[in-house]
Amino acid sequence: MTILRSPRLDDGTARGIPDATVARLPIYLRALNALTERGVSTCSSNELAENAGVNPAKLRKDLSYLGSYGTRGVGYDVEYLRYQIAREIGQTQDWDVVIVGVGNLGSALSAYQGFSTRGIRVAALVDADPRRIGTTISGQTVSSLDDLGAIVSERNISIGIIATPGTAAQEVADRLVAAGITSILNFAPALVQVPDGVDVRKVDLSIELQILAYHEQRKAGTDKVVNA
Amino acid sequence: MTILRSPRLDDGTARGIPDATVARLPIYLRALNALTERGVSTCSSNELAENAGVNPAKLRKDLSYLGSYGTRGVGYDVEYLRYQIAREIGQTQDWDVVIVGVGNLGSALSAYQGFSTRGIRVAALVDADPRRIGTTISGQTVSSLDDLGAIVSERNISIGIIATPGTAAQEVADRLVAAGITSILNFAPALVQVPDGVDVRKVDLSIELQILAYHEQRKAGTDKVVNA
DNA sequence: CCTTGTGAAGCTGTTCACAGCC
DNA sequence: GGCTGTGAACAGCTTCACAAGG
Repeated sequence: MTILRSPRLDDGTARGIPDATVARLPIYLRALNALTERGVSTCSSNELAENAGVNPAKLRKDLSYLGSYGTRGVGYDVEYLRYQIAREIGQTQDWDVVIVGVGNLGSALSAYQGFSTRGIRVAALVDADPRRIGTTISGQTVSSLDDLGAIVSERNISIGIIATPGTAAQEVADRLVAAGITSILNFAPALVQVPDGVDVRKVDLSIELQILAYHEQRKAGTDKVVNA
Repeated sequence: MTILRSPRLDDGTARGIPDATVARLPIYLRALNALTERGVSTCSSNELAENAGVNPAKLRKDLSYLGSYGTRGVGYDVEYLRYQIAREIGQTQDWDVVIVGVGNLGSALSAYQGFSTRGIRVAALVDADPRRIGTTISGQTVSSLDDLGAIVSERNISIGIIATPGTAAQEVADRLVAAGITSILNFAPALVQVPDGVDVRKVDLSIELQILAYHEQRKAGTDKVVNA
């Protein structure tokens, strides 16, 4: 039997949620947390969609992949829906991550406040530079890249963050994979190749700005035409 | 006349390039730079696609939105194509950006090596905290958020980066817009509302990890079934 | 009456496969 | 012969509009 990327499997459980939906579930979770803090206990798809910055129909379709957690004519129970989404995206447990590279970016990430409330725990910092190994950053001792395997298996870490220069990215990725890591978030401006079964997501700081620059250029160019 | 989002306008110039393509052009640029450094002066779509990590057909279609810059039976001239893409995405000039918030993340961004070679120049740093104002970070003096208007118009800045906590994000966005900024890169974990004509892109560090965590959870759950 | 959940339509993006051209 | 450029088929995502149901 081949497993297809279909919304539902034959056992009836909602599975194979579309990528675009998965990427928005954390946003909904954040919006629901904000509503809880404001003391709101029930909300409509309109309200929640507004708080999340999406179209209400899209929100309802997204939620429909998880199950039927709303009540027609009423809306959604904030706490109940929050729990269901949290469970779906694995937010009922904490996820330990290892950061490779404690330069400016790696250090900033290790101190980032936003992780802990989202179920992310920075469990280890490693670097290849001997001058950094042994130093303390955000209360954690920096270990050697050579100890990666031991650290990953010891602490049961499955997610790694690459925060090195681009030139080191592939080598670091190889080491992460060898250490047993199966999900990588890559901040280095370089393409990394990994075997099947390992997920890589890439965040490229320059590219985001370059995209904005493209639109700026277009605005500047069309001003003459549009504001005629 | 209404301006539609069509690949070509009637004047024949290639305009209205699809968003997905725009997002990849900087990647192609990077791949071309890498080829130049290796002394490669001509390449096929296969070669370039491999370096960029995309399907060759997609690469060719992307490039076709810019014009016909290849030679059938031969391939692309690396330097020529590099220039054409650079021109298209506004990379022939440098873009000045202002970073708002010089906490860990803002400081890391101000020191980020990857910007300068991609036509991005961090021209100013501002913060609301009086203890930070006047300090020097990466060779730049931190100014007051209150001076944003003067700084932006004086240095002709059109792109702003929000690197503050989520609670300050909307206020900062409002100030950026008031100062004349028309493109914003938002690192704060919060939705910001801006008027029409202002572009916002969002980079959410937690969400990227949450997406990876979701896939990790799925891998863990299906292991039992798949490895039966 | 109100709001969810969802088929169906429409749109955007990707991939195929081949005509066109060097 | 070989590689580009592109129409056409395909796949995925978004939006609409309404039936279903509290």
